[in-house]
Amino acid sequence: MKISVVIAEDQSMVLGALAALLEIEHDIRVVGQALNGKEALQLTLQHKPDLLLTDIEMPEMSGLEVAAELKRQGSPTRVIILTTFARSGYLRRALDAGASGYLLKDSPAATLADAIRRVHSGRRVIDPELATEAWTEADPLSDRERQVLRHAAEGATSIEIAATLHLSEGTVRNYLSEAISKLGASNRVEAARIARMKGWL
Amino acid sequence: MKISVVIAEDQSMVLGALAALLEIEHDIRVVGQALNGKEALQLTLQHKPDLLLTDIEMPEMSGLEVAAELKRQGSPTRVIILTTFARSGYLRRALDAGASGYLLKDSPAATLADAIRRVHSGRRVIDPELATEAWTEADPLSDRERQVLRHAAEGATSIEIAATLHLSEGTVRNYLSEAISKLGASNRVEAARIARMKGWL
DNA sequence: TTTTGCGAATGACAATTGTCATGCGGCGAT
DNA sequence: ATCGCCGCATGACAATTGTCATTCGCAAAA
Repeated sequence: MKISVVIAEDQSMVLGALAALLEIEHDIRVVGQALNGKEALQLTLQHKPDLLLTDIEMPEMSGLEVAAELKRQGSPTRVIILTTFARSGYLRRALDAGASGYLLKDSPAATLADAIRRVHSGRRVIDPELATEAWTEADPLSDRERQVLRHAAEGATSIEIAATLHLSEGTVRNYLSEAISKLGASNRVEAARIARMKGWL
Repeated sequence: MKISVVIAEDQSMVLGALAALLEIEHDIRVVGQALNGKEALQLTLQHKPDLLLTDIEMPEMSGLEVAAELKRQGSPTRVIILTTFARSGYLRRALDAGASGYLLKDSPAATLADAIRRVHSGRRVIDPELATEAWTEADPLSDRERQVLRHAAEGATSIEIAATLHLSEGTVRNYLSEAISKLGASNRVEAARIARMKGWL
C-alpha cells in the first residue's frame, strides 16, 4: 500500500524534480502536483492523499494557510512543510497551523522519503537544525507594528504609510519606533532586516 | 554516448531532486553534485563534464563566478544557469561570464533535459521569459554606488558606511543620492529594493 | 460609579537623510 | 603646457526619521 502524496511548490522545475525524487521510492506515489496554494488545497481535498508536501511561499495561498485550512476542515491529510526558511517565526506558525513536519531544503535529499514515512506513521518530524528551543523565539511585534514595518521595508515614507493605513504620521512613527526598539535595531531598515530574518515579517 | 553533467545547488534537497530528475533521461548522466561554488569548480575541472548546471547564489563562489573562472581557464565545459532570478542584471552578467544557458526554476521540469541537449549541441538557450530585450536593461550604478547601497540596504547609517569604506560621510551621502536618482527612487530603502529586484545589487 | 489598559494622536526636539553647489587632486589625451 | 573627466570632499539647507512625554476616547473590569 503506497503512501499517496500531493506536492505543492511554485517553482515548476523544483516541483517536477521533487516528484521525480519521490517516484523513485517503491512505497510512495505522487498523486498530484500543485503550483500554488489554492491548487494545493483543491488537489488535497479532491484526492485525499495521505500527505501534503508543501512549500511556504506560493501564489494564491501560502503553504501555512493551506495547512490551517485543512486543519479547520478536519482533513486527515498530514502536512509536511518543505522550505528554505530556517526561521523561528515560520516554524511556530507551521506548528500552529497543524503541520506534522517541517523540513529544510538544505537537508539531504535522502531524508525526504524517510520523513514522509515517519509522518505517515503518526510521528512529528522537525528538521534537526530547528529542533532546539532557541528557534521558537516569540515574535515581539504587534500586528500593527508588523503592518507598518512591512511598508517601511519597501521604502514607503511615514507619511505614505499613514495615508495607506489611515493613521496619522505621528502614530506611524511611534509604531516604527516601538518595533525598532523591540528588535534591538537602530533604524527601520535594520529592524525590517531582523524581522525578515526571523520570519516575523 | 551520454551527456555528462555536474550539478551545483546549495539546497541539498533540491540538488538531489534535480539529479533524480536528470537520471531518468536515457542520454544524460550526472557525474557530480556540488553544494557550493568552489566545489562546483573543483568537480568541473576534475570530471571535465560536457555541462555544468548551476544555481547563482551559493556559498564560497557564486555560479556566475564559477562560470567566469571556467571561461578564464578556457574550460570546454558549457555552463547553464538554473536560477530563481528573472532579472536583467543577472542575465547580462551570466552571458558576460560565458554561460550558454539561462533557465528559470519557474520553467517546467520537462524543459530541463531538452535545454541540456540543445546547449550540448552548441546552441544557446535563454528562458523565453527573459528573451526579450527589455530584460537586458543596463545597470546604471557605478561600483562605488553599488557598494554604498549594499551597506545602506542592511541598515547601516551613512557614518557607519563611511567608516567601513574609508570615505567621508558626505561622500557616502552623495553616492547614495546619486544611486537614488539613477534608480528613480525616493529614498535609500526603495533604491535598494529596486536594485535588488533588477539584479544590480 | 471609578479605574485600568489599549490604540491612536499631538507636539517638541535632536539626529539623520537627501539635494545641490562647489572645489581639489590625479590622470590621460591633446 | 592645458583641458576634461573622475573620484572624493566640504558645506548649507530642507525634509524625514526616531525618541519621548503626554493626552484622548473607548471598552472592560472592579
